Amino acid sequence: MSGPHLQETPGWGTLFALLKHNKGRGLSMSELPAIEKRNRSRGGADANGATRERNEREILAAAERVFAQYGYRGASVQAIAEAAGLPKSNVLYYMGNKRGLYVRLLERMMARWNALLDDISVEDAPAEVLEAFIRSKMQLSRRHPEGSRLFAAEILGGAPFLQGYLRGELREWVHARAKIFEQWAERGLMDPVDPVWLIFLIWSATQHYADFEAQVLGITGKAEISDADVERITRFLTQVILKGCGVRPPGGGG
Amino acid sequence: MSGPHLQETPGWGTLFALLKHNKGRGLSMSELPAIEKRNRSRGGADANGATRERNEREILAAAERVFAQYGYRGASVQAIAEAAGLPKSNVLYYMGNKRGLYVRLLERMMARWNALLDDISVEDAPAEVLEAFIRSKMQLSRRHPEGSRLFAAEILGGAPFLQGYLRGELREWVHARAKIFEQWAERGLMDPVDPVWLIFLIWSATQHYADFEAQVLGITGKAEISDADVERITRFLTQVILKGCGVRPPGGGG
DNA sequence: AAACATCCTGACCAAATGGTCAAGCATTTG
DNA sequence: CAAATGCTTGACCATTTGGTCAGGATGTTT
Repeated sequence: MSGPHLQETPGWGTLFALLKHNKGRGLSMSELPAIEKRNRSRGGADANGATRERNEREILAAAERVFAQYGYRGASVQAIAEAAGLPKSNVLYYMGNKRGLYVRLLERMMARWNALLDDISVEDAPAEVLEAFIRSKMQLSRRHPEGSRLFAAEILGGAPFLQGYLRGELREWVHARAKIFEQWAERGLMDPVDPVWLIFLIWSATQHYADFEAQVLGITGKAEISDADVERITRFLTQVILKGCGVRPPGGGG
Repeated sequence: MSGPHLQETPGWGTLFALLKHNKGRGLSMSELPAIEKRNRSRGGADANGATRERNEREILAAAERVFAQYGYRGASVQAIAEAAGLPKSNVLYYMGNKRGLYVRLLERMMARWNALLDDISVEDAPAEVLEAFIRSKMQLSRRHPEGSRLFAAEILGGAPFLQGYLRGELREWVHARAKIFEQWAERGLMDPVDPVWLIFLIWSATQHYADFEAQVLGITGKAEISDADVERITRFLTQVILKGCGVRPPGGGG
């Protein structure tokens, strides 16, 4: 029943509205290289907004690291500021407050996720789609490990900021793809496994290498996960999962 | 490197020594029902230690919830105390300090994990062992979701307290079992997949239902994961993973 | 130059943080 | 009874927390 004494569950309005607003564009504001040439600029130091852009990028990157490591409550604005090499006041000048900063990072990560596997149909080859799913998900975790961990920490804590997203957009996303998997099964292209659990299986297996990187490194004894490792893991997962679902590997031409 | 400004990485001595000490017993101190009848009791209210036992249990349970939800830094002693229905001073009276409390919880979880799949040999049937692994791991996550999330949060944050454990005991555990998987492959009992990645795959897939419970519930629209769901998921994972590794399902009698 | 706009940041604040301590309470043992 | 031991807890402390604000710096436009 909600954290004792502590309590998040902030204005869903904020994030949800923004997510809705961003839907389909596949990009969050913060990623646009130069939104509109800074219209309405009648003066000011660095009036074209290059400074803002640079600092915001720096702050977002630092915040992603810190939030990923310590979670929302555990992260302090001070720590983020130091990671970004700026005074705390400056961080708050750009981001308003801690919550806004956090929300913005979540949005950015959701946007990245939304771009994934956006257009598949029953007509596609299961093997190719599944492999593409596994591969792109691995790449996402690989390219944005901190964002991936940030997301994981948010969910771990009961998704106080993302519940709306989970029960809304993401749910639609999953069910749409689940339906396709089901139709494949009906056509005999794969075993009749529960498609939602299959998605969770892929999700968790790929997510693992970002979220539990410390564990993977500790156990394998490596200092870091290399590109070659990622490729091997991708192939391993593809092979096992496809075979496990009764899907013939790609390249066989259908 | 390392969190800016923040910094954990506490005395490894503490946890590591205790883990070593507990090794093989499969139980942490805190779980023993009544260690030794409280010898050396020459007075005091509740001199047999029943009060202590009750309160510690309560505190540990509450702390597990709070730490799991907010992470080490994000959790406050005050919040734990409120969750346990005790004044903060009382919590500190029993647990000494925040770190000690946290370490104790980690130990308890490691002990539970250590008991898993403790004695397998090459002679066992792969299908049965793998199914037992998946099943008991699912049960562990099911029975101790907070502990499971606590562990996950610790790893997510870079395992500041558990690095020694990961590079030590757990690594041995994994490699010992990996070797057996390899021998099975050599004997043609399963495909020659990388055994460590197979263990990670099982780990992540089973862990998912505890750690990402919020996501699973949000997407499936359920209010909770039922026992029947757990059973179905277990079967699903067993089926897909065994088939995916070229292991014939159990019951076939070898 | 004046007006304007953006950027920068130290000083400051109330609240929360982890932790200490002393004083009191309860009970068993001598 | 008194001593000893364990339990309880409010008061207190230094530090950190998220956040505000005023004042200044730096530049552009008119």
